[in-house]
Amino acid sequence: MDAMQKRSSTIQDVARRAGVGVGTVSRVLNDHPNVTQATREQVLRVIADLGYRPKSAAVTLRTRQTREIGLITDEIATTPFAFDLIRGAQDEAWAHQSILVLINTSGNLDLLNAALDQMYDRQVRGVLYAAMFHQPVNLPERFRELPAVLVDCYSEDRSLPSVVPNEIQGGQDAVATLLQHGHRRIGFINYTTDQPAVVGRLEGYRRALAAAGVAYDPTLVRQADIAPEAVYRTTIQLMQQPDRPTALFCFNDRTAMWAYDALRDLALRVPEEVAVIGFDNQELLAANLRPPLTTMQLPHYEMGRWAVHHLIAGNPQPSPTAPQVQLDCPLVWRASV
Amino acid sequence: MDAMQKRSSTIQDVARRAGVGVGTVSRVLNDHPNVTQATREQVLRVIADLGYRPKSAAVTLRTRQTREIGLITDEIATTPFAFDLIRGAQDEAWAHQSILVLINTSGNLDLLNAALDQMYDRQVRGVLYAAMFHQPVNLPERFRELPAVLVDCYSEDRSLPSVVPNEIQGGQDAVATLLQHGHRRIGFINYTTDQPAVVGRLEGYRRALAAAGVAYDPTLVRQADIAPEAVYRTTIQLMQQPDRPTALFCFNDRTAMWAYDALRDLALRVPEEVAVIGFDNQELLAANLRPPLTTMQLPHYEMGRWAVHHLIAGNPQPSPTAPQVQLDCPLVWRASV
DNA sequence: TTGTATATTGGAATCGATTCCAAATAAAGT
DNA sequence: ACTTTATTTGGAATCGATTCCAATATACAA
Repeated sequence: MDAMQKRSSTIQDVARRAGVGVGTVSRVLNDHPNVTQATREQVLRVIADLGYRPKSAAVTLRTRQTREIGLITDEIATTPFAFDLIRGAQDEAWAHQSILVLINTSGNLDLLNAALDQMYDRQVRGVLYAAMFHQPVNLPERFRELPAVLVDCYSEDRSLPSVVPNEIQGGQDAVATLLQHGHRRIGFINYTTDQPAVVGRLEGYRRALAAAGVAYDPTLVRQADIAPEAVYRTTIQLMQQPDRPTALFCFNDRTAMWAYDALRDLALRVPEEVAVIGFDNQELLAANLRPPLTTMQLPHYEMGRWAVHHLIAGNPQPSPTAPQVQLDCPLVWRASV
Repeated sequence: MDAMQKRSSTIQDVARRAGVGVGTVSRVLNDHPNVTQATREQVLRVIADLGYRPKSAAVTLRTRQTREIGLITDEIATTPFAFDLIRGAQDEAWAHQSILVLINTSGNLDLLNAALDQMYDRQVRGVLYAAMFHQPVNLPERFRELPAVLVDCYSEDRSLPSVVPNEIQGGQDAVATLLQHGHRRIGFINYTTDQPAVVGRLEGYRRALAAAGVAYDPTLVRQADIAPEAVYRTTIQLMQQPDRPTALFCFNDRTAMWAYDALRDLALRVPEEVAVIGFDNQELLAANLRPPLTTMQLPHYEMGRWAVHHLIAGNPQPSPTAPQVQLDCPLVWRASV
């Protein structure tokens, strides 16, 4: 508690104790040239003695720039991906001596505006805006007043830089993997909306088949809500049709989980009788299913890194040509194929 | 981009345009008394015109205090709980006009120390330290140099305030629920370590039985690693013994998921023939199993709130009598009981 | 040795807020 | 009308860093 109240030392204290001017101390602090080795060491010694650390408020006030990056999340809360994204962003920020400041807006527009105010007041280097799943977003105009990068989403007009998963590549690689294992009739349980993941993965499915010279059979492609019974029923139907598929590409890991249930009830063994591949790599599910699920990983960690990197190195400005990056979804091998 | 470079206005600008002194502006900004209604309105008008906002760096420098709270997480990454905790902390921080600054240390001690340096430099109001599951932790001495609150963990010597789930209550309520539904032979698949969750939930199990006047039968209590096959086999054994249990209390939701598998293979229907209750309420699992799993929720959101609240309102100081709070785990009703 | 170019150094000014004190105004009391 | 007392106000000092400029020290050349 003593430690807690003790007024911490300032650059003045250091200068006085070291018998030099504040300018000199500042110079050693910031690795400027034109300081003799002797004085540098002397100053460093005093700094260590005093346990002196520059206060970031003072630095910011004077230099007009912080070492903070804002991360605004929209209800990302509910998805377990969140943390990979945060970790990626943090690791990259850390590499630039920066730190993350977090605000979750819970999809509330007032909160979003308040969040922007905060970021503005704090003079952050820039902000990331992360959505809970790959989607177009409509953001307030004020987003253009700060350097910003969108993660797992993109602005309708493409005027802000964004980084999203490469859904097509993901779908294509997933299906290509099944093809490589000899499967020719590959069922696809897709989701019903028209979000990028849905259309992208379907496109990937088609491309993979085309590349392997396998004809596209519409009866193998189904759409189901992401709900236990819907997927269960869809799977049963899909597998009971004549010339049933020998492999299943599922829109996501949850879908795969319910498909597993259906397959089990049909007494079809995974992977012996039916191979299954998922999408998302939600560890909690994929790694814990029986058998563990082979799946495509969403590049959340990498998206977080890329976004921060671009923010710091790319000096992003809103413009019609803002980069729109897609990052690949790698395959995660488990036991279901 | 114009907006992006424009030097934002200062309190001086406001004072000049409003024809008052900076002191007056500061007074209206901070709701101090002794400002006539007329000048107050005049100043407010200019502030709105200019879109003026005080820069937090300047405020911090002068007042020596920020509106930031540090959140240091230890590898919490991998658990989907993380975000509830963060949300709780953020909501409470927000209510005090404060914001969260996040650092994940990935269990790395150097990073932890660096994180503390950062927090110190930034003069945060205090820090939360959150572990990835309820456990004792051994933290560097430096933690005592800042107000700190531990979340989902506690220091061995109990000298830092902490907030953790009430494992005993959780276990007790879980089992009491089963008892209320008429079950008398209740199996318990526990985990093998001696972490608080394991001993606490077992204690809760015993207390619930005792309260209901049901004898404790050691053959109903098993320990299994949290691994698919281990739980699967344990469940099979447990259910095949003479006078099999009619209900199952599982250490956590993952355990329950694998127990489901075993029950299905034994052709025992949930909940008709066997009731199942889990623990943790990992939405992704519990809500998506078939049938959806009734479970005890870990109070991550509330722990986050409590921790921030205590940090701000409780003025925590390290002391032998630091509060050690346990928060209840509420029951989440689904369909497995 | 002396003059010139170069490398170090000290310290005042600055960033943008808050706070305190003295001065100016208004209100109250006789 | 004239103190006395209470409210409002302006503005200088301050927080703790960086930066720039002038001053000093040192190196180099003739």
